[in-house]
Amino acid sequence: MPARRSDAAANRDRIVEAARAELDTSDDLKLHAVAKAAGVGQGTLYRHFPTREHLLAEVYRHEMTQLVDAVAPLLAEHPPLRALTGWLERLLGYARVKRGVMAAIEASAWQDLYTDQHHRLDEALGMLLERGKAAGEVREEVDAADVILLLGALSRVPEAEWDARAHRIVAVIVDGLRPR
Amino acid sequence: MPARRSDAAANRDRIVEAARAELDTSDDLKLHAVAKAAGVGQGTLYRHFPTREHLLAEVYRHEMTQLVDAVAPLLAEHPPLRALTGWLERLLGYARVKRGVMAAIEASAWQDLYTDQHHRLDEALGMLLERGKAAGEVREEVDAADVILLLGALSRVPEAEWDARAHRIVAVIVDGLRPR
DNA sequence: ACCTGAACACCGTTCAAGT
DNA sequence: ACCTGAACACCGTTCAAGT
Repeated sequence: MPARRSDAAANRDRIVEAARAELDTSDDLKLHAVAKAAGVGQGTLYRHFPTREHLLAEVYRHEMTQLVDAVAPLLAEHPPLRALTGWLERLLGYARVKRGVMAAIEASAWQDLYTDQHHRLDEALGMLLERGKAAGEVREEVDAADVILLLGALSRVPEAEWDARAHRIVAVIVDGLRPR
Repeated sequence: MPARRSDAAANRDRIVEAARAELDTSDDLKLHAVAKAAGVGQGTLYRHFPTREHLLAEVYRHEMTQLVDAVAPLLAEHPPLRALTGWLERLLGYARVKRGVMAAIEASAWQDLYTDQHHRLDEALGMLLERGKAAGEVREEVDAADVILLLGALSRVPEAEWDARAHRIVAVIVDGLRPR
């Protein structure tokens, strides 16, 4: 609503872009470096992103949104557990290219503050699980947080082993979700 | 085996003791604080423990050893998957009191350098899995590293939810290890 | 309103000087 | 041989001063 916010918005974008570029190469974000790369003062970074997680959430919002939006179509076309598998395969695909996506998902698990991102992820996974329960394919007790915590294992899979180990881990999780 | 090492050994013990005390209350170790609490200079800490992981490994060696040593008796008395479950229950018991035990296990997963600790944990878990495979109770592809990575989920379970969620997560892992 | 960047705090790590 | 602790480096965070 106010007039002079275009410069602020531009700064914000440049910060996110710088952070994205940084994460493509170095795994962990140094805030000083991001500010410098974005050509802004550190205070500006803090003004836009009070915590590192806020920044990470913004960087991966796009990927997250795509993941969340992929749920409904999958559920429409497949039985629940198959939909879950398909969704996780998509997650693995993203994560193979951008390991940071897993970091973002892990951040969801820590956060007390339910960011929009986390909330939507939690809801999307929750929906998959609910449908699975209704179909008798998923055990009653589990919730989305359980799955998110288990998926955290993926963020510690060494790059070199990714393809084999990540799929194996997902297979164990999915089969473990089944009722006994 | 030279003469003057009793003071060094005493220092080492005091460092470990101070670290243990610190971990009982504060989750993350500040090396400066540990050195101060132990009454030694920072250099002394580094002399004895070149990395933080070396220190953690020493702090939890006792618990780790007990865990590892518990495997053989369990395997003698139970079918493999039941032995694995029993072993994990024991792990949950330790971890409930000392959350840091999980951190130590997680450290195993990162480390490239195979410490004794890690090696023994890996072997113990590997043995449980091998027996399980031989009995047809565990799927062939999984290895100890998979399980260690999955167990890492436990170190991110909030204290308040521990009892319910930790057991649920372990149940999912164990069932997921079964062949389909 | 928004920005800058010096400054502070914190903490891991090193190393010259001591015994 | 072993120890001390000042000093350095690094990085997250704040804030007085600017526009």
